[in-house]
Amino acid sequence: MVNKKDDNQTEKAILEAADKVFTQKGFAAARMEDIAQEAGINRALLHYYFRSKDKMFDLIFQQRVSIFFSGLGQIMHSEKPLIEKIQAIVEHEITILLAHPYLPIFVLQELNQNPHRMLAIAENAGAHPSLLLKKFSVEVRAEIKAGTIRETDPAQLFMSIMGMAIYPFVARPVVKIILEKDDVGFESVMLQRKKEITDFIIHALKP
Amino acid sequence: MVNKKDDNQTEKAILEAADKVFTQKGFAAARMEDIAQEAGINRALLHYYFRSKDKMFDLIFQQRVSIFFSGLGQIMHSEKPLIEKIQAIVEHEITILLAHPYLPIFVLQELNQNPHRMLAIAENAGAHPSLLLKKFSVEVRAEIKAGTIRETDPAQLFMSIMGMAIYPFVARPVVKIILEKDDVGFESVMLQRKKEITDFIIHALKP
DNA sequence: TTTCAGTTTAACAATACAGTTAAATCAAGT
DNA sequence: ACTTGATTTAACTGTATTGTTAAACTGAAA
Repeated sequence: MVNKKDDNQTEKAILEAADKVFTQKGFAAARMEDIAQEAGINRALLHYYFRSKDKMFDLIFQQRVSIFFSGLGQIMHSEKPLIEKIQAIVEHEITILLAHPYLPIFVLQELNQNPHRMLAIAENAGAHPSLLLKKFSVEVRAEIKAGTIRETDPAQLFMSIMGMAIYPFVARPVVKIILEKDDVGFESVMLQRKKEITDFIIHALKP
Repeated sequence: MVNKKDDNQTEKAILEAADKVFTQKGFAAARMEDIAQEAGINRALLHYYFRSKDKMFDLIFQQRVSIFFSGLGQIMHSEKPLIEKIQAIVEHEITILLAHPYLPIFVLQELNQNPHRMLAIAENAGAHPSLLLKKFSVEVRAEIKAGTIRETDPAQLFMSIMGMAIYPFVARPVVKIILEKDDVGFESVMLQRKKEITDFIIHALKP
């Protein structure tokens, strides 16, 4: 019932190829031919598996977004103390982005072009994204009241955490040039960065 | 010698339109027709002024990149004390990005697709970008030796500064949803953010 | 009035691309 | 051997888009 490759091997190859091409080029610049070549097959078979470019893109995009935000919700809603939670967020984000370096620029670029997609996905995910920040804010304010951290706006703090962790990947080519690193060097800098960011935040929050 | 509009009025209108369309959609998704409509003219006149889409894009892109990095070099090479310099960088970046909110995602997305462009532009700009970091590093290490700031890796610090300032604009649609703000609200949050980031960094660097 | 650059209109050519299809091939299971 | 589904080949349709062109129009300047 199956040919050369076992069962859904081809489908998987296509999805991987589509992911790679869409992620690197974005929807508009991606060509079905590119995806086919990357998957080692031809255009006809692409349409045999996935009807249209749009359908393929929607699939990939949803997957990518969920990877991008995966785990984050879980960590944010966990019952860890604030500092540990921040540390977990930073480590989680950097780990994910080391495995998917082109993920954030892709997702953010496409979201910028179709902001409505964000809402659709958010609803799909169940909880409204602003709830993430709500719980975080309560915890930050509690620590401030308890005197364990300095007076800070929780939203601003949240943006700082995300910015420090994610931005280097978004600006990857610039960073590589300024730091004079190749891909390997970049990765090792990002590994160090996990601890660096956490330390930075801990000191910044000291009363 | 001139028609309805004075001299280079049209050229200016075209450049502004091209900037808007390219910046919002990226090169691949941008249509010459879009640009023409945005400029209030027709496609033919577009080619009358600028031969091709590529030529127009190159112009716009160079302009945008130079805006993105403009002033930064000047500040970095100034003789301000370190903390003031950091403060100046943050204020400068956020001020620029408030005026050009879609700038970073555009530049970074196109750079990710054509990293070689970065080098071309860098050379064009005269100085190698890594020199920016070199001077900064020396200054940071001097302050560390003098005991005025905590032991920190200069490159990591630099990425943190840039990330905190720039990332919210890159992730603008996400930020707006999580913070439940409209465009006006977003801008006011970013205005506050100037001081927030500087304070954050100052505290993080305290020995 | 004539001239001339800027501008519009309305085609056109050339290409690129998405999507479809029919027929042939191939590899495995029956 | 026959069947069946996966895959390729190769063509095709239709449309979007870039780029070009010729002709007409316009309004200011000479």
